[in-house]
Amino acid sequence: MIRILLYEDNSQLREGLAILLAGTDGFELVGAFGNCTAVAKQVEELNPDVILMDINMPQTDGIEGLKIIRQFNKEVKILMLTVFDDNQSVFESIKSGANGYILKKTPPAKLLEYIHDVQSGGAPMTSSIATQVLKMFSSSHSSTDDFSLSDRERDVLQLLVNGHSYKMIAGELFISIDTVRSHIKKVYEKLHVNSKSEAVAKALKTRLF
Amino acid sequence: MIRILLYEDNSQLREGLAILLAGTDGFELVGAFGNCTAVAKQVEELNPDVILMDINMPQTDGIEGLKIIRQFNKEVKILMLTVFDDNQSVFESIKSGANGYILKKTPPAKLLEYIHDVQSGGAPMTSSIATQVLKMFSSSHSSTDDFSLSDRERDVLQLLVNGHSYKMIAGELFISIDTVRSHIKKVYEKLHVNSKSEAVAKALKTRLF
DNA sequence: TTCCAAACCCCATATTTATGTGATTGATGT
DNA sequence: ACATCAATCACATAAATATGGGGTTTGGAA
Repeated sequence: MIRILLYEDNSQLREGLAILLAGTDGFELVGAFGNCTAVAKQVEELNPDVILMDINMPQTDGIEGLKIIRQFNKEVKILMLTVFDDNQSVFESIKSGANGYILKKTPPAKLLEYIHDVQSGGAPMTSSIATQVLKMFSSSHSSTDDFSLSDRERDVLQLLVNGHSYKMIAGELFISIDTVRSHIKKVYEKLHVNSKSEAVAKALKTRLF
Repeated sequence: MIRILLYEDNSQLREGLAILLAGTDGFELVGAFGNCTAVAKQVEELNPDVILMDINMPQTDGIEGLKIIRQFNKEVKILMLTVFDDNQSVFESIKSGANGYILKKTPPAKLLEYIHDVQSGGAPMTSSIATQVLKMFSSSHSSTDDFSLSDRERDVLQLLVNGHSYKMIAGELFISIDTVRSHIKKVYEKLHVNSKSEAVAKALKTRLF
Protein backbone atom coordinates (compact mmCIF):
# COMPACT_ATOMS: atom_id res chain seq x y z
CA MET A 1 0.00 0.00 0.00
CA ILE A 2 1.57 3.25 -1.14
CA ARG A 3 0.60 6.24 0.99
CA ILE A 4 0.09 9.29 -1.20
CA LEU A 5 -0.18 12.94 -0.34
CA LEU A 6 -1.46 15.30 -3.00
CA TYR A 7 -1.00 19.03 -3.54
CA GLU A 8 -3.03 20.46 -6.39
CA ASP A 9 -4.88 23.76 -6.46
CA ASN A 10 -7.37 22.82 -9.15
CA SER A 11 -10.15 21.28 -7.08
CA GLN A 12 -11.59 19.37 -9.98
CA LEU A 13 -8.32 17.67 -10.75
CA ARG A 14 -7.73 17.14 -7.06
CA GLU A 15 -11.07 15.39 -6.65
CA GLY A 16 -10.46 13.38 -9.79
CA LEU A 17 -7.14 12.13 -8.57
CA ALA A 18 -8.58 11.41 -5.15
CA ILE A 19 -11.23 9.18 -6.66
CA LEU A 20 -8.71 7.48 -8.90
CA LEU A 21 -6.37 6.73 -6.04
CA ALA A 22 -9.15 5.69 -3.67
CA GLY A 23 -10.46 3.27 -6.22
CA THR A 24 -7.20 1.59 -7.03
CA ASP A 25 -5.70 -1.30 -5.12
CA GLY A 26 -2.35 -0.63 -3.60
CA PHE A 27 -2.78 3.13 -3.37
CA GLU A 28 -3.99 5.13 -0.43
CA LEU A 29 -4.56 8.85 -0.51
CA VAL A 30 -3.67 10.14 2.92
CA GLY A 31 -4.32 13.78 2.20
CA ALA A 32 -5.06 16.31 -0.54
CA PHE A 33 -4.53 20.04 -0.29
CA GLY A 34 -4.88 23.04 -2.54
CA ASN A 35 -1.76 24.82 -1.37
CA CYS A 36 1.53 24.32 0.41
CA THR A 37 1.12 26.72 3.29
CA ALA A 38 1.12 23.98 5.93
CA VAL A 39 3.20 21.50 4.03
CA ALA A 40 5.73 20.82 6.77
CA LYS A 41 3.16 19.90 9.39
CA GLN A 42 1.10 17.88 6.91
CA VAL A 43 3.99 15.80 5.67
CA GLU A 44 5.11 15.09 9.17
CA GLU A 45 1.68 14.07 10.42
CA LEU A 46 0.49 12.11 7.42
CA ASN A 47 3.79 10.41 6.74
CA PRO A 48 3.26 9.66 3.03
CA ASP A 49 5.45 7.48 0.81
CA VAL A 50 4.94 9.60 -2.26
CA ILE A 51 3.94 13.23 -2.67
CA LEU A 52 2.34 14.50 -5.85
CA MET A 53 3.15 18.17 -6.03
CA ASP A 54 1.67 20.57 -8.52
CA ILE A 55 4.15 23.27 -9.51
CA ASN A 56 1.80 26.12 -10.24
CA MET A 57 -0.10 26.91 -7.10
CA PRO A 58 -1.13 30.13 -5.39
CA GLN A 59 0.80 31.40 -2.36
CA THR A 60 3.54 28.86 -1.73
CA ASP A 61 4.13 27.19 -5.07
CA GLY A 62 5.17 23.61 -5.62
CA ILE A 63 8.87 24.26 -5.87
CA GLU A 64 8.82 26.19 -2.62
CA GLY A 65 6.88 23.34 -1.06
CA LEU A 66 9.44 20.89 -2.35
CA LYS A 67 12.29 22.87 -0.82
CA ILE A 68 10.52 23.09 2.52
CA ILE A 69 9.91 19.36 2.63
CA ARG A 70 13.49 18.56 1.69
CA GLN A 71 14.77 20.62 4.59
CA PHE A 72 13.61 17.97 7.00
CA ASN A 73 12.77 14.94 4.91
CA LYS A 74 15.07 13.47 2.28
CA GLU A 75 13.26 10.15 2.18
CA VAL A 76 9.77 10.79 0.91
CA LYS A 77 9.49 10.54 -2.86
CA ILE A 78 8.26 13.68 -4.55
CA LEU A 79 6.77 13.70 -8.00
CA MET A 80 6.29 17.12 -9.56
CA LEU A 81 3.23 17.73 -11.72
CA THR A 82 2.90 20.46 -14.28
CA VAL A 83 1.09 21.46 -17.42
CA PHE A 84 4.21 22.91 -19.01
CA ASP A 85 7.49 21.22 -19.58
CA ASP A 86 9.55 24.35 -19.35
CA ASN A 87 13.24 24.04 -18.68
CA GLN A 88 13.49 26.30 -15.75
CA SER A 89 11.05 24.58 -13.47
CA VAL A 90 12.32 21.13 -14.41
CA PHE A 91 15.74 22.31 -13.50
CA GLU A 92 14.69 23.94 -10.27
CA SER A 93 12.68 20.92 -9.26
CA ILE A 94 15.31 18.34 -9.85
CA LYS A 95 17.98 20.49 -8.31
CA SER A 96 15.85 20.90 -5.23
CA GLY A 97 15.47 17.18 -4.79
CA ALA A 98 12.39 16.11 -6.74
CA ASN A 99 12.38 12.46 -7.76
CA GLY A 100 10.52 12.88 -11.00
CA TYR A 101 8.74 15.36 -13.16
CA ILE A 102 5.63 14.53 -15.15
CA LEU A 103 3.05 16.34 -17.18
CA LYS A 104 -0.55 16.57 -16.03
CA LYS A 105 -1.79 15.29 -19.34
CA THR A 106 -0.34 11.91 -18.37
CA PRO A 107 -3.18 9.37 -18.56
CA PRO A 108 -4.37 7.94 -15.22
CA ALA A 109 -3.02 4.45 -15.81
CA LYS A 110 0.36 5.92 -16.61
CA LEU A 111 0.26 8.12 -13.56
CA LEU A 112 -0.31 5.17 -11.26
CA GLU A 113 2.57 3.43 -12.91
CA TYR A 114 4.78 6.45 -12.36
CA ILE A 115 3.83 6.55 -8.71
CA HIS A 116 4.89 2.95 -8.47
CA ASP A 117 8.13 3.75 -10.27
CA VAL A 118 9.05 6.61 -8.06
CA GLN A 119 8.17 4.70 -4.93
CA SER A 120 10.56 1.92 -5.89
CA GLY A 121 13.42 4.28 -6.52
CA GLY A 122 12.89 5.18 -10.17
CA ALA A 123 12.86 8.64 -11.65
CA PRO A 124 10.00 8.96 -14.08
CA MET A 125 10.24 11.68 -16.68
CA THR A 126 8.76 12.35 -20.06
CA SER A 127 11.17 11.69 -22.86
CA SER A 128 11.51 15.33 -23.84
CA ILE A 129 12.61 16.10 -20.32
CA ALA A 130 15.05 13.20 -20.22
CA THR A 131 16.52 14.44 -23.46
CA GLN A 132 16.92 17.98 -22.18
CA VAL A 133 18.54 16.77 -19.05
CA LEU A 134 21.02 14.69 -20.97
CA LYS A 135 21.97 17.55 -23.23
CA MET A 136 22.81 19.60 -20.22
CA PHE A 137 25.25 17.15 -18.82
CA SER A 138 27.39 16.93 -21.94
CA SER A 139 30.03 19.15 -20.48
CA SER A 140 29.88 17.86 -16.95
CA HIS A 141 32.96 18.54 -15.00
CA SER A 142 31.75 19.83 -11.69
CA SER A 143 34.99 21.24 -10.48
CA THR A 144 34.85 23.11 -7.26
CA ASP A 145 37.85 25.36 -7.79
CA ASP A 146 37.07 28.92 -7.05
CA PHE A 147 40.63 30.00 -7.81
CA SER A 148 40.59 31.73 -4.42
CA LEU A 149 39.22 34.91 -5.86
CA SER A 150 38.40 37.63 -3.38
CA ASP A 151 34.83 38.87 -3.10
CA ARG A 152 35.54 41.97 -5.08
CA GLU A 153 37.40 40.08 -7.77
CA ARG A 154 34.42 37.82 -8.06
CA ASP A 155 32.09 40.82 -8.42
CA VAL A 156 34.20 42.22 -11.19
CA LEU A 157 34.48 38.91 -12.99
CA GLN A 158 30.76 38.38 -12.72
CA LEU A 159 30.17 41.65 -14.50
CA LEU A 160 32.77 40.83 -17.12
CA VAL A 161 30.96 37.58 -17.80
CA ASN A 162 27.76 39.51 -18.26
CA GLY A 163 29.36 41.54 -21.00
CA HIS A 164 30.13 44.79 -19.20
CA SER A 165 33.09 46.98 -20.13
CA TYR A 166 35.58 48.30 -17.61
CA LYS A 167 33.85 51.64 -17.69
CA MET A 168 30.46 50.12 -16.97
CA ILE A 169 31.85 48.01 -14.17
CA ALA A 170 33.42 51.05 -12.58
CA GLY A 171 30.06 52.77 -12.75
CA GLU A 172 28.13 49.89 -11.29
CA LEU A 173 30.51 49.23 -8.44
CA PHE A 174 31.13 52.92 -7.73
CA ILE A 175 34.89 52.57 -8.07
CA SER A 176 37.35 54.06 -10.52
CA ILE A 177 38.24 52.39 -13.76
CA ASP A 178 41.78 51.99 -12.53
CA THR A 179 40.56 49.95 -9.63
CA VAL A 180 38.64 47.80 -12.03
CA ARG A 181 41.88 47.31 -13.93
CA SER A 182 43.70 46.30 -10.76
CA HIS A 183 41.09 43.74 -9.87
CA ILE A 184 41.03 42.33 -13.35
CA LYS A 185 44.78 42.05 -13.48
CA LYS A 186 44.62 40.03 -10.29
CA VAL A 187 41.84 37.87 -11.64
CA TYR A 188 43.87 37.10 -14.75
CA GLU A 189 46.79 36.01 -12.62
CA LYS A 190 44.60 33.76 -10.53
CA LEU A 191 42.82 32.21 -13.48
CA HIS A 192 46.01 31.97 -15.52
CA VAL A 193 44.57 33.80 -18.48
CA ASN A 194 45.44 37.03 -20.21
CA SER A 195 42.38 38.35 -21.87
CA LYS A 196 38.86 39.22 -20.99
CA SER A 197 37.31 36.59 -23.20
CA GLU A 198 39.55 33.85 -21.81
CA ALA A 199 38.51 34.85 -18.33
CA VAL A 200 34.87 34.79 -19.31
CA ALA A 201 35.28 31.42 -20.98
CA LYS A 202 37.03 29.97 -17.97
CA ALA A 203 34.44 31.33 -15.58
CA LEU A 204 31.64 29.80 -17.61
CA LYS A 205 33.36 26.51 -18.32
CA THR A 206 34.25 25.90 -14.70
CA ARG A 207 30.73 26.94 -13.69
CA LEU A 208 32.06 29.69 -11.49
CA PHE A 209 28.71 31.36 -12.10
CA MET B 1 -0.47 -5.50 -31.21
CA ILE B 2 2.95 -3.91 -30.91
CA ARG B 3 5.28 -4.75 -33.79
CA ILE B 4 8.80 -5.27 -32.50
CA LEU B 5 12.11 -5.45 -34.31
CA LEU B 6 15.10 -6.80 -32.42
CA TYR B 7 18.83 -6.26 -32.86
CA GLU B 8 20.98 -8.37 -30.60
CA ASP B 9 24.19 -10.14 -31.47
CA ASN B 10 24.04 -12.74 -28.72
CA SER B 11 22.05 -15.47 -30.43
CA GLN B 12 20.99 -17.05 -27.18
CA LEU B 13 19.50 -13.86 -25.84
CA ARG B 14 18.00 -13.16 -29.25
CA GLU B 15 16.24 -16.51 -29.29
CA GLY B 16 15.13 -16.04 -25.72
CA LEU B 17 13.56 -12.70 -26.43
CA ALA B 18 11.98 -14.05 -29.59
CA ILE B 19 10.27 -16.79 -27.63
CA LEU B 20 9.20 -14.36 -24.92
CA LEU B 21 7.68 -11.95 -27.40
CA ALA B 22 6.08 -14.65 -29.51
CA GLY B 23 4.44 -16.11 -26.44
CA THR B 24 2.97 -12.89 -25.12
CA ASP B 25 -0.33 -11.38 -26.15
CA GLY B 26 -0.09 -7.95 -27.67
CA PHE B 27 3.48 -8.30 -28.88
CA GLU B 28 4.62 -9.39 -32.29
CA LEU B 29 8.24 -9.90 -33.21
CA VAL B 30 8.57 -8.87 -36.83
CA GLY B 31 12.31 -9.49 -37.14
CA ALA B 32 15.45 -10.27 -35.22
CA PHE B 33 18.99 -9.64 -36.42
CA GLY B 34 22.50 -10.02 -35.06
CA ASN B 35 23.85 -6.80 -36.52
CA CYS B 36 22.84 -3.46 -37.97
CA THR B 37 24.42 -3.70 -41.39
CA ALA B 38 21.09 -3.67 -43.22
CA VAL B 39 19.16 -1.72 -40.63
CA ALA B 40 17.76 0.89 -43.01
CA LYS B 41 16.21 -1.62 -45.38
CA GLN B 42 14.95 -3.79 -42.55
CA VAL B 43 13.24 -1.00 -40.69
CA GLU B 44 11.60 0.21 -43.84
CA GLU B 45 10.33 -3.19 -44.89
CA LEU B 46 9.26 -4.52 -41.52
CA ASN B 47 7.75 -1.27 -40.29
CA PRO B 48 8.01 -1.95 -36.55
CA ASP B 49 6.46 0.11 -33.75
CA VAL B 50 9.34 -0.47 -31.38
CA ILE B 51 12.95 -1.42 -31.99
CA LEU B 52 15.04 -3.10 -29.32
CA MET B 53 18.61 -2.23 -30.08
CA ASP B 54 21.60 -3.75 -28.38
CA ILE B 55 24.43 -1.25 -28.03
CA ASN B 56 27.40 -3.56 -28.18
CA MET B 57 27.35 -5.30 -31.50
CA PRO B 58 30.03 -6.19 -34.03
CA GLN B 59 30.43 -4.11 -37.22
CA THR B 60 27.78 -1.43 -37.03
CA ASP B 61 27.04 -1.00 -33.35
CA GLY B 62 23.72 -0.07 -31.83
CA ILE B 63 24.37 3.64 -31.59
CA GLU B 64 25.38 3.75 -35.24
CA GLY B 65 22.24 1.80 -36.08
CA LEU B 66 20.20 4.25 -34.07
CA LYS B 67 21.64 7.21 -35.95
CA ILE B 68 21.03 5.57 -39.30
CA ILE B 69 17.39 4.88 -38.45
CA ARG B 70 16.83 8.40 -37.19
CA GLN B 71 18.05 9.84 -40.47
CA PHE B 72 14.88 8.70 -42.15
CA ASN B 73 12.51 7.73 -39.36
CA LYS B 74 11.76 9.89 -36.35
CA GLU B 75 8.59 8.00 -35.48
CA VAL B 76 9.60 4.49 -34.55
CA LYS B 77 10.37 4.08 -30.86
CA ILE B 78 13.84 2.83 -30.11
CA LEU B 79 14.79 1.22 -26.85
CA MET B 80 18.50 0.74 -26.26
CA LEU B 81 19.70 -2.39 -24.48
CA THR B 82 23.00 -2.79 -22.76
CA VAL B 83 24.81 -4.71 -20.09
CA PHE B 84 26.64 -1.67 -18.80
CA ASP B 85 25.11 1.51 -17.57
CA ASP B 86 28.00 3.72 -18.52
CA ASN B 87 27.41 7.41 -18.89
CA GLN B 88 28.81 7.89 -22.30
CA SER B 89 26.60 5.51 -24.17
CA VAL B 90 23.49 6.61 -22.32
CA PHE B 91 24.32 10.13 -23.33
CA GLU B 92 25.11 9.27 -26.94
CA SER B 93 21.96 7.19 -27.24
CA ILE B 94 19.54 9.72 -25.92
CA LYS B 95 21.20 12.52 -27.81
CA SER B 96 20.87 10.54 -31.02
CA GLY B 97 17.18 10.09 -30.51
CA ALA B 98 16.71 6.92 -28.48
CA ASN B 99 13.48 6.80 -26.50
CA GLY B 100 14.75 4.80 -23.60
CA TYR B 101 17.73 2.98 -22.24
CA ILE B 102 17.50 -0.22 -20.23
CA LEU B 103 19.79 -2.87 -18.87
CA LYS B 104 19.73 -6.40 -20.21
CA LYS B 105 19.38 -7.80 -16.75
CA THR B 106 15.88 -6.31 -16.69
CA PRO B 107 13.47 -9.16 -15.90
CA PRO B 108 11.18 -10.23 -18.77
CA ALA B 109 7.98 -8.92 -17.20
CA LYS B 110 9.59 -5.53 -16.69
CA LEU B 111 10.93 -5.53 -20.23
CA LEU B 112 7.47 -6.06 -21.66
CA GLU B 113 6.22 -3.23 -19.51
CA TYR B 114 9.00 -1.00 -20.80
CA ILE B 115 8.13 -1.83 -24.37
CA HIS B 116 4.59 -0.79 -23.63
CA ASP B 117 5.84 2.38 -22.01
CA VAL B 118 7.99 3.43 -24.87
CA GLN B 119 5.32 2.61 -27.40
CA SER B 120 2.92 4.95 -25.65
CA GLY B 121 5.39 7.82 -25.56
CA GLY B 122 7.21 7.26 -22.27
CA ALA B 123 10.93 7.23 -21.69
CA PRO B 124 11.70 4.12 -19.73
CA MET B 125 15.00 3.97 -17.96
CA THR B 126 16.32 1.72 -15.31
CA SER B 127 16.25 3.53 -12.02
CA SER B 128 20.00 3.48 -11.70
CA ILE B 129 20.23 5.21 -15.06
CA ALA B 130 17.54 7.73 -14.25
CA THR B 131 19.29 8.50 -11.02
CA GLN B 132 22.60 9.00 -12.76
CA VAL B 133 20.98 11.26 -15.26
CA LEU B 134 19.50 13.37 -12.53
CA LYS B 135 22.77 13.60 -10.69
CA MET B 136 24.43 14.87 -13.80
CA PHE B 137 21.81 17.50 -14.09
CA SER B 138 23.70 20.40 -12.68
CA SER B 139 22.98 23.68 -14.33
CA SER B 140 21.39 25.89 -16.93
CA HIS B 141 19.33 25.07 -19.95
CA SER B 142 19.76 24.07 -23.52
CA SER B 143 18.65 25.87 -26.60
CA THR B 144 18.86 24.76 -30.14
CA ASP B 145 19.55 28.02 -31.93
CA ASP B 146 22.63 28.03 -34.06
CA PHE B 147 22.07 31.67 -35.07
CA SER B 148 22.53 30.54 -38.69
CA LEU B 149 26.25 31.16 -38.62
CA SER B 150 28.15 30.19 -41.73
CA ASP B 151 30.85 27.53 -41.50
CA ARG B 152 33.62 30.06 -41.53
CA GLU B 153 31.95 32.25 -38.96
CA ARG B 154 31.64 29.22 -36.77
CA ASP B 155 35.36 28.46 -37.21
CA VAL B 156 36.27 31.96 -36.19
CA LEU B 157 33.94 31.99 -33.22
CA GLN B 158 35.28 28.64 -32.10
CA LEU B 159 38.77 30.07 -32.00
CA LEU B 160 37.59 33.18 -30.20
CA VAL B 161 35.99 30.97 -27.57
CA ASN B 162 39.29 29.20 -27.17
CA GLY B 163 40.96 32.47 -26.34
CA HIS B 164 42.73 33.30 -29.59
CA SER B 165 43.32 36.85 -30.74
CA TYR B 166 42.42 38.10 -34.21
CA LYS B 167 46.06 37.81 -35.21
CA MET B 168 46.28 34.22 -34.07
CA ILE B 169 43.04 33.32 -35.80
CA ALA B 170 44.31 34.86 -39.02
CA GLY B 171 47.43 32.73 -38.71
CA GLU B 172 45.58 29.53 -37.96
CA LEU B 173 43.02 29.90 -40.71
CA PHE B 174 45.53 31.27 -43.26
CA ILE B 175 43.50 34.39 -43.90
CA SER B 176 44.20 38.05 -43.33
CA ILE B 177 43.38 39.77 -40.11
CA ASP B 178 40.91 41.94 -41.96
CA THR B 179 39.02 38.89 -43.05
CA VAL B 180 38.90 37.78 -39.46
CA ARG B 181 37.48 41.16 -38.60
CA SER B 182 34.80 40.82 -41.27
CA HIS B 183 33.73 37.43 -40.02
CA ILE B 184 33.63 38.57 -36.44
CA LYS B 185 31.60 41.61 -37.33
CA LYS B 186 29.08 39.30 -38.98
CA VAL B 187 29.07 36.98 -36.00
CA TYR B 188 28.35 39.87 -33.66
CA GLU B 189 25.40 40.90 -35.78
CA LYS B 190 24.02 37.40 -35.81
CA LEU B 191 24.48 36.86 -32.09
CA HIS B 192 23.29 40.38 -31.25
CA VAL B 193 26.38 41.19 -29.23
CA ASN B 194 29.11 43.78 -29.60
CA SER B 195 32.19 42.48 -27.94
CA LYS B 196 34.39 39.46 -28.02
CA SER B 197 33.62 38.39 -24.50
CA GLU B 198 29.89 38.68 -25.00
CA ALA B 199 30.18 36.51 -28.06
CA VAL B 200 32.23 33.97 -26.13
CA ALA B 201 29.74 34.02 -23.28
CA LYS B 202 26.81 33.55 -25.60
CA ALA B 203 28.50 30.75 -27.47
CA LEU B 204 29.21 28.92 -24.25
CA LYS B 205 25.89 29.61 -22.61
CA THR B 206 23.90 28.43 -25.59
CA ARG B 207 26.19 25.43 -25.91
CA LEU B 208 27.14 26.34 -29.42
CA PHE B 209 30.33 24.41 -28.74
C1' DT C 1 54.08 45.13 16.21
C1' DT C 2 54.97 43.78 11.85
C1' DC C 3 53.37 41.75 7.76
C1' DC C 4 50.10 40.79 4.30
C1' DA C 5 46.21 40.79 1.45
C1' DA C 6 42.21 43.22 -0.11
C1' DA C 7 40.40 47.20 -1.85
C1' DC C 8 41.05 51.34 -3.48
C1' DC C 9 43.46 54.91 -6.70
C1' DC C 10 46.77 57.11 -10.52
C1' DC C 11 49.61 57.34 -14.94
C1' DA C 12 51.63 55.84 -19.20
C1' DT C 13 51.85 53.11 -23.23
C1' DA C 14 51.40 49.30 -26.46
C1' DT C 15 48.29 46.22 -28.32
C1' DT C 16 43.81 44.62 -29.44
C1' DT C 17 39.17 45.30 -30.62
C1' DA C 18 35.15 47.60 -32.64
C1' DT C 19 33.24 50.00 -36.40
C1' DG C 20 32.75 52.02 -40.88
C1' DT C 21 33.28 52.00 -45.76
C1' DG C 22 34.70 50.06 -49.30
C1' DA C 23 35.98 45.94 -53.07
C1' DT C 24 36.48 41.17 -55.62
C1' DT C 25 35.48 36.40 -56.36
C1' DG C 26 32.73 32.27 -56.81
C1' DA C 27 28.76 29.53 -55.80
C1' DT C 28 23.64 29.22 -55.54
C1' DG C 29 19.22 30.14 -56.70
C1' DT C 30 15.41 32.53 -59.48
C1' DA D 1 21.00 37.10 -66.46
C1' DC D 2 20.62 38.81 -62.07
C1' DA D 3 20.54 38.90 -57.28
C1' DT D 4 22.30 37.14 -53.10
C1' DC D 5 25.57 35.69 -50.03
C1' DA D 6 29.83 33.55 -48.21
C1' DA D 7 34.48 34.41 -48.14
C1' DT D 8 38.20 37.04 -48.97
C1' DC D 9 40.98 41.50 -48.51
C1' DA D 10 42.11 46.74 -47.58
C1' DC D 11 42.41 51.15 -44.96
C1' DA D 12 41.23 54.20 -41.32
C1' DT D 13 40.02 55.64 -36.73
C1' DA D 14 38.17 55.48 -32.14
C1' DA D 15 37.59 52.90 -28.18
C1' DA D 16 38.75 49.31 -25.08
C1' DT D 17 42.00 46.35 -23.08
C1' DA D 18 46.59 44.62 -21.32
C1' DT D 19 50.65 45.58 -18.84
C1' DG D 20 54.04 47.96 -16.52
C1' DG D 21 54.96 50.71 -13.01
C1' DG D 22 53.77 53.25 -8.88
C1' DG D 23 50.63 54.48 -4.44
C1' DT D 24 47.31 54.58 0.45
C1' DT D 25 44.33 52.59 3.87
C1' DT D 26 42.39 49.02 6.64
C1' DG D 27 41.74 44.86 9.12
C1' DG D 28 43.26 40.47 10.33
C1' DA D 29 47.08 36.94 11.12
C1' DA D 30 51.70 35.80 12.61
